Amino acid sequence: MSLRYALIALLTGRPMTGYDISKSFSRSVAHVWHAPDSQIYPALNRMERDGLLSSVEIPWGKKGTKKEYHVTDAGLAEFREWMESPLVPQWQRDPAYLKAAYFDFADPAAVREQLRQQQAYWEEHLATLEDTRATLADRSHPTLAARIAELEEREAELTVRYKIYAYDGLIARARTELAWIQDGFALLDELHDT
Amino acid sequence: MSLRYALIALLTGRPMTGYDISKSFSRSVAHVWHAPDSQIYPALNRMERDGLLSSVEIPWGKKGTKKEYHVTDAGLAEFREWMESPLVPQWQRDPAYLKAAYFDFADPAAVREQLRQQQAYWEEHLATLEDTRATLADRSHPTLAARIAELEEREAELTVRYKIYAYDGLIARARTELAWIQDGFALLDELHDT
DNA sequence: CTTGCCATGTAATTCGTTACATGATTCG
DNA sequence: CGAATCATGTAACGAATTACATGGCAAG
Repeated sequence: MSLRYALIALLTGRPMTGYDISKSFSRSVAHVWHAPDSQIYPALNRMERDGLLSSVEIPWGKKGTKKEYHVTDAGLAEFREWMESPLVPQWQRDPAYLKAAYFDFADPAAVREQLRQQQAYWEEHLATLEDTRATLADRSHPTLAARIAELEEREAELTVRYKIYAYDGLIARARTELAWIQDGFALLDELHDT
Repeated sequence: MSLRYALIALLTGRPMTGYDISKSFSRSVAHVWHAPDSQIYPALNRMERDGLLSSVEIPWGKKGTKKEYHVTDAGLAEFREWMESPLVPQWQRDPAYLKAAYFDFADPAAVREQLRQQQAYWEEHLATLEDTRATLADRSHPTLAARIAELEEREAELTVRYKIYAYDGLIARARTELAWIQDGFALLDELHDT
């Protein structure tokens, strides 16, 4: 359900085509809510059917057209309603922790290798988050720049600060994961003679 | 897919009925992989059909019976295989961060209320995790006690340490969330005159 | 004229959620 | 004898994954 809100959130910045969305998704909203193309296009269609979005056909090249989606008043209203409604706490569902709890079933070497992979993933992810945070802070992030272009400084400040707040949370989370992985290496060393 | 592995993991400790599982789930595995009853029973049936589990009918009262599930060799093999296979990195998908990035669309009072609810949730969750960690450390946790009863001390030590390791990760994560929520209150205070 | 990007999906399947549904047993 | 707990699901729906599928455009 949150995919809808992620899409509306993105489109409040500026109208976009499905392709634009699937691209900027990976550079912004996907950090908090990932979705593949194959989920985005049908979702846009359903949202248009439900009146949350309207679309304008735009010619593209000689024959092609593309659809630019705009958030409707109804869409914005539904988004605001969701924003103000209580958040249902998410149940944990993380295979990494499930595995960790049963590491004794696996070969220590395999465990070590998995920790290394996790570490590489989180380090890369952390770097991406920090890069993005920097482009938010200096307002060079393209989606953000388009969004705040029409706003007064006071409003722009709020928008930017909240985005940075969200990224600071994601960065803290990534660092926590990395620290936990470090502890994992230390535990392996202790339990299985190096 | 991980539900299967969560169920096998639980059943390696001791054979259980669907009801036992759905109960101990909430006290142990659910901290890393939540699932409701309505997902557990059908999953058990499918896993038995696929040969990962076998079941024994046990009389219960005068008319009733219940099914006790055991992990088969095939089930254990598949579990070990999963344990040693690389972990696919999870995409982020967290409505709390999605909302936070767009807090400027909501009324500050509503935001504050949501932060309070999140704080209450995480504080309670953290307390549960710390309780559980304590019962793991002193080996009084029932599922763990049953699991390590037949093991040598060396093996038991490994089992316990990995469980604690997993919980330490969950606890660190909860603390990170709480710190982020604290920062959220501070940000609200700063941006919207108290 | 070919490569890479722009553009938009469908189809099949599984996973997960929510609500509903039923009955037996044990204990006080 | 009534309440709590034991016991096991089904049905309907929406969300998500994975793989497949197609074709135009721009630039070198």
